[in-house]
Amino acid sequence: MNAACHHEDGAHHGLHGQALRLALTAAETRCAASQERLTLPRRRVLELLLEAHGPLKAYDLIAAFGSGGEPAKPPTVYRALDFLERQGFAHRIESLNAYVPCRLDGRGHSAAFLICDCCGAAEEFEPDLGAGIAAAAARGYAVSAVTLEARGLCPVCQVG
Amino acid sequence: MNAACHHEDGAHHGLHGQALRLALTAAETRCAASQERLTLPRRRVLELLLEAHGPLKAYDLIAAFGSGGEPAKPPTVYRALDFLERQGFAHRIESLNAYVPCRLDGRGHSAAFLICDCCGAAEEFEPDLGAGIAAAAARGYAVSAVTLEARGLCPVCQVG
DNA sequence: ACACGCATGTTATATAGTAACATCAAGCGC
DNA sequence: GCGCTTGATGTTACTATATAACATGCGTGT
Ligand SMILES: [Zn+2]
Ligand SMILES: [Zn+2]
Ligand SMILES: [Zn+2]
Ligand SMILES: [Zn+2]
Repeated sequence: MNAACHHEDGAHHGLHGQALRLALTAAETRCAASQERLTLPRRRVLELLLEAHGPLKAYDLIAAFGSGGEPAKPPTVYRALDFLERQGFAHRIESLNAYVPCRLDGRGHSAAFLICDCCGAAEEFEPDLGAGIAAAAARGYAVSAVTLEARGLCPVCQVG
Repeated sequence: MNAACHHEDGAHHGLHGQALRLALTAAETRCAASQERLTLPRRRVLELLLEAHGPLKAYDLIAAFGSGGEPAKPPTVYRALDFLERQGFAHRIESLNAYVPCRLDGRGHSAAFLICDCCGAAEEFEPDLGAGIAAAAARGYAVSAVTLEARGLCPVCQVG
């Protein structure tokens, strides 16, 4: 969130209550199905990402980790983030050094975001990578992951 | 460059000698045309990027800055990089925290790279952003910059 | 019980990037 | 020339981001 931004927060609403519980249960289920374990720190980090209204920095997660005020140690959170990314539950937004929960029911898709430079909203979308993949193939590259980040102004922030 | 990589370096060859001088002169010319100044630290950082065989980290540039061994202070290099990016002479590769000189005669184009996870090569290409821009437009976003980074294996590293 | 693989806890450190303020140098009106 | 403005640089100190290394715990199979 840009400090100078005077607009309403255009970012995704955080989940809470029943919706949050449902999302976490769904994650549990998906982990069980793939022989992975959604352990306590992993679940906690995912919960924090789902509750948030926008991208969170690693050190925001570290600070918020404990149910009381106690922070986590950095490796705890970074390991959880690695896991969540591997499983497709979360994405790292490289140009922000920040993390979001996957809004597209994850696993194995490419990450693409529209990021508002004013209010900090980061909207995930399903990119059409046809042309990019073709360019890679033409050069003989075997592509395993693609990230696309478009910066600009969201509809709300264009107005003011 | 991955430490475990045993392949030949697939990265771009660095410029040197006459080719390097030509590239720097071209940059001078382009700056003069747009009322910008390619000052000494800016020119030096661009030279280091052009000479390199692949993406350079900011602190590599800081260490290599002095003609003798003396390093630069971080702000010197970061400011130069900001300038070079603004003018389209260089790009930051977000997923590497590293920088490359523009290989497509820069100014105002989107940055797109194929990055080899094995040997560290980073090849710039001109992306077809039609679909991505359309997705942005459909959501009302006004996009000002797009970065696309595809990770995988270059032709050389697929073989071994 | 025992060994194995994987997750976690803990300490310390490495790497990346910026704030703040002083100084300098060019352009410009006078 | 002189004083002003604007942009670039030098310098110090600091903040933010991320990882190495090693010890500990825990479930699973034998
Ligand atoms: Zn996603
Ligand atoms: Zn916005
Ligand atoms: Zn370029
Ligand atoms: Zn390679």
